[in-house]
Amino acid sequence: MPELPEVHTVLEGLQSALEGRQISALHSYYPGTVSYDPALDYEPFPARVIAGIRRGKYMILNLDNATSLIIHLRMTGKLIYEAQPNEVHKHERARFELDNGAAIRFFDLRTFGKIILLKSENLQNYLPKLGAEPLSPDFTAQYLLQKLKGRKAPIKNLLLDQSIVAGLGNIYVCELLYRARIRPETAGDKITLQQAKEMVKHTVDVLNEAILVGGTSVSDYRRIDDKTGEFQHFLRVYHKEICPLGHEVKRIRQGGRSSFFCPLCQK
DNA sequence: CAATGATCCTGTCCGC
DNA sequence: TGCGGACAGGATCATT
Repeated sequence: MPELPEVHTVLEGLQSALEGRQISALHSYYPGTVSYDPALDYEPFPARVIAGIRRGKYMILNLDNATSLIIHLRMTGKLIYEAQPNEVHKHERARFELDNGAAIRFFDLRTFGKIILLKSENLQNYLPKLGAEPLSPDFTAQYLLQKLKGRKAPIKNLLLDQSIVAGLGNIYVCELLYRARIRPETAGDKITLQQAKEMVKHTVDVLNEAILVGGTSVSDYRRIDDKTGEFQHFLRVYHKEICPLGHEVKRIRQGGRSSFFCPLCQK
């Protein structure tokens, strides 16, 4: 599932594929994948990308005509660059055509991914309230503690809340809690300053390590050249039977999702 | 406001 | 071999 490191990797690939190019058209093959800001009363293409920004799991592309694109891959979205694009695939939901005949194809088996075209000035209306970027200086133990104050929900659920920390998903939350030696069921308001510090440190570490190897491919995630990431080889508890110390990993359900943790390593 | 649960979607896997 | 059901889960919406 694309989380921060995967979105980061895809955005980098997207930017290099679009470098010096013009997007000549956007085609949509599935209703609901591409949507348009009603204020967009002009034809947005052709246009050039002048900036690519990641915010949480959202990719934002600013075009040279005051138009922006928001792309969210959700669970199964993939952006794949092809110099000589094939015919439309069963799971292809949209396609960007470039001025050199290449294409960026948006595949999305489960159709939850979104592409939004909007006036750049309206960007804030199309992004939800997002919490701190975990790789920014805003993400501190103090920030986290303040957000967790009075929250009875399990820390696992709270770390998945994008309005608290933007960009974490199921995989990295399981991994960072293992590294921080904290049980996923721990109530938010029971987290100590020391634990908050551990969480911040290990969040930053695990995300940076994953970015270095192009993200985690557990199912559908691919880079823009259709290659897998490599961080799945370094996971310690997610979808594991035993942790690196040889203890049995337990699997529980929290908020409808699987949590993996080691009852011996995590307190 | 906070917490929980349903919903959207389709391919894969498991048990019988 | 085939079938039904569980599962995968990010974000949003409804309910309590």
